[in-house]
Amino acid sequence: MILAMEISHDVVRSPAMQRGNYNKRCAIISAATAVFVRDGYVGASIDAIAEEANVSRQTIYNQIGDKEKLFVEVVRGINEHGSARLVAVLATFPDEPENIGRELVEFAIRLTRDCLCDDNSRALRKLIENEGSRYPELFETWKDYGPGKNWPAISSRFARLARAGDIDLDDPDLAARQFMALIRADLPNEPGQLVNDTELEQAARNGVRTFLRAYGKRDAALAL
Amino acid sequence: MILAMEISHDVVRSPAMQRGNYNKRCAIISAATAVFVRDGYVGASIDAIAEEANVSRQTIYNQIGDKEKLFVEVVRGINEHGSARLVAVLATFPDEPENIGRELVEFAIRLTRDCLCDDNSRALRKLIENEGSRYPELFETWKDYGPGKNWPAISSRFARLARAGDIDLDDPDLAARQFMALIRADLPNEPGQLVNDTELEQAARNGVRTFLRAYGKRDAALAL
DNA sequence: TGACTTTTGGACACTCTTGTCCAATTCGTC
DNA sequence: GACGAATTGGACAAGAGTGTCCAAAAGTCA
Repeated sequence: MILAMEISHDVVRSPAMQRGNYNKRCAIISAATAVFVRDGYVGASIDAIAEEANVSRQTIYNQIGDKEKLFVEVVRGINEHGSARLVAVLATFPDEPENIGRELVEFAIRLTRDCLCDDNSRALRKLIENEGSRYPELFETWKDYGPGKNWPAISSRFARLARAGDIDLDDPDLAARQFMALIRADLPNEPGQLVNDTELEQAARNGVRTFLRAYGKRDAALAL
Repeated sequence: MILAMEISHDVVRSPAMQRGNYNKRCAIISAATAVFVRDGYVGASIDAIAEEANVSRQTIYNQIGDKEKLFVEVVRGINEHGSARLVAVLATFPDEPENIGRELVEFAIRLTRDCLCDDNSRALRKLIENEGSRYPELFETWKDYGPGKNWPAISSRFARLARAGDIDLDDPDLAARQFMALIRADLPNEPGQLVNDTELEQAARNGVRTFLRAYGKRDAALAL
């Protein structure tokens, strides 16, 4: 995380941005993200990225450097955006719920839509899985951003619910992992497929119902 | 499935096999599997495959044809082996369990080890995810082999357990998906990482415990 | 041994990619 | 408008990959 923040500062203060060509840089990274995700590291060509960004190939080399630097930039971009979104969604976790079932379902919907199903998150998972062996340091950065930073946040939320007596669990970490798994379990997982709102809500409801059957007090699951 | 069986017959009766150079063909496909999995479709070079198979590059072109035919062959190979293993494991699903908790845990361990964690299965998922968009017919074949054929088999097993009164569920398909998800939830999922037996058993136990808390009769989950 | 098939390795043409160089052009700012 | 910086497009060398061709070597079977 310290590393990431340093790099982040580097970017903010880079001469490129100060001189007003920030738009081009953004266009390049955005296009590169799309192409890397579509074709993978080896399959993505600088020419394709340049075309996608409506930019000359030379500009890419001027602005960012070689292909590897471009890739690192792309992964960091997705990481930062994804992490920010997850933090935002986590903030909506029910603190003192009136109807724990309904509130967990709505939380699950937000989590699924904003952090699991959205294109960039899927893209990142794919890139990490594919290129992780080639660039181990990418995998490390991702672990720090994603699971390393965010899982504890999720499970501490569950722990708080348990202390407040809303649910009944002994291992918050395990419960958090299982909650996420149950949420995902009922989603159509074909690559590149859109999930409509009805399916999304149904999947969230199914997952939360089973979660509350296992961990909920009294008849918390019945209302779903 | 019909398509798959036809192709399968085709292979069995191919002149290549009859003439006794079956070993070379196997070596090629086996090596190609390793290389495709390691480097992806674009990243895998015919030369690398030839070297891995201890075979001249020309022999690959003689035996199989171009790169795309080789890839199709590899995917079918993994599909067939993986499907066969899954059928074998499914046959061990508890029919009239004495101790449903323990028997489900053991089933989950077999399922995880033989069908989810093993190298080829992970490899196939990765290949499908990466190249599925480029070769949609691969994805179709996979759906027929995997989820299409096997999910119903799993859920019908759960339905039978429910009819026998061992568990209490209304939607066997949903239960099957959630069972699989819970089994997976607690596995370390870093790419390429081995899972030792202790972790495997613990993960299975955790998953089954939550599953039985949600769907089990009486105190079925307590014994775990 | 001899006929036939397969395998091998090298050479080849072709395409694609990366990264660099450079002159002409455009852009931003004063 | 004028100056400096950024951008563009084209050309280039170097490397890697695919797929083909072919003659020599090795293997197979009667």
